[in-house]
Amino acid sequence: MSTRLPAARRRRQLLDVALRVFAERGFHDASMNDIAIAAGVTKPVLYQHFTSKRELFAELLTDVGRDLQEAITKAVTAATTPREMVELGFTAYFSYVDQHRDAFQLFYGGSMARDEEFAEVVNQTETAVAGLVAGLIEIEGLSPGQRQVLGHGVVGLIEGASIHWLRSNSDADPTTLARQLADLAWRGLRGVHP
Amino acid sequence: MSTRLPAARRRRQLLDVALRVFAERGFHDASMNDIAIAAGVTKPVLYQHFTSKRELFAELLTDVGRDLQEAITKAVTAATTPREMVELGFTAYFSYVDQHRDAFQLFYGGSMARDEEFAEVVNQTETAVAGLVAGLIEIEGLSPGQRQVLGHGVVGLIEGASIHWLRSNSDADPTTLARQLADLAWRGLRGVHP
DNA sequence: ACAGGCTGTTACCGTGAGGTAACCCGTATG
DNA sequence: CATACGGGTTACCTCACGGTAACAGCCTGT
Repeated sequence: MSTRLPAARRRRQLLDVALRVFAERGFHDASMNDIAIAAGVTKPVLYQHFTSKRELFAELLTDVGRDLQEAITKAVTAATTPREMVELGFTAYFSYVDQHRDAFQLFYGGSMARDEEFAEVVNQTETAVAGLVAGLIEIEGLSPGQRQVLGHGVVGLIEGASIHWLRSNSDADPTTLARQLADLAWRGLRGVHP
Repeated sequence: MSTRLPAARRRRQLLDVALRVFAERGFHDASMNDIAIAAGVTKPVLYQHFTSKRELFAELLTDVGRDLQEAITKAVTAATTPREMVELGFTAYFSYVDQHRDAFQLFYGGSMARDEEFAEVVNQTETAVAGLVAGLIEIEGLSPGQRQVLGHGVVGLIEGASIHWLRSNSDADPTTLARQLADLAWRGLRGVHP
């Protein structure tokens, strides 16, 4: 049943499978055994590649955070105006969610809200994106702290919409939704007054 | 050490303590023993009042959901214009978060994202609030599904801002933040076009 | 005064999960 | 042909946690 694999390939496969299983069941409810079995292998093989469950999860989490952040920043640098930044950023985010659902579920899927180490990774990514947004607010008279809170709000805006969009299995066009959310955020950000 | 209490009072105390402990450690990382000890009592006492850990958590969750939803709907009914609805709704939400931090942490502290029963409770509340917001969108040419996604987005907006506000221990004035977020949402919602 | 019913406690069980030691076997190499 | 190495398995340990008997003291009603 289990084809023997060279270490490098096995490691990659385990990461892929672990992402899927963690996304499906969450950190606590997915056991190392589950992951091993899902990969057509036994538990000790997992421990030949990862020293602990937490380490495995942390590696997946940081990978996802890096990819997501990179996708957004890459998209945003192609913009020439602030308005376009919002549009492209939102589209990139939504597109990432659409194409890497497991990764997104891992990221938002709780379990790490009360875990310092994991929360830190997610928070770092969210803060980076929120910082991008905060930089777009052209209103004067706002403190940096206020800008940052608003930035996190906008990040929450996409997250909330994404989560609902995935959960309700909506057949709505992702790019249209991204554009509408970008509209909302852009107009909204210009409407704030101190 | 432990003062004997009549059943009703003990039950209330256990609920209060459990809320605090669950909010601090999350569902999985808080054990029934932890809760019992925190209440100055031993484990079987907990089981005299609640048949299982899940049942205890579920009761807390539904209570919080009901209270939060009630606070918002109550505040909103006092409004005379849509614009005022947004303002009052946001203020009520933020005020609830400010005054019931443990409850809010319980609600958004993850742990139940991958648990059908718990997720259902949270989702029900969020959907109700999202529905209120969706009803405020005056733009023509949007499908109900699109309105609902945007509504969930706005709910995410407050959630994201609230979470960051709590985490960063910001000394920013909650009512000012609520007003700014309401500005953002209101102007944003009028800026969406199909 | 004493019986019954609450409110508690001590001590335990079963289970499942993270993690590990010891062994197995196909294959490439001399 | 022997041997060493790398990939995999079986079987186990430990421990924490949910949950449960069985028992113990106080307080009340008659």
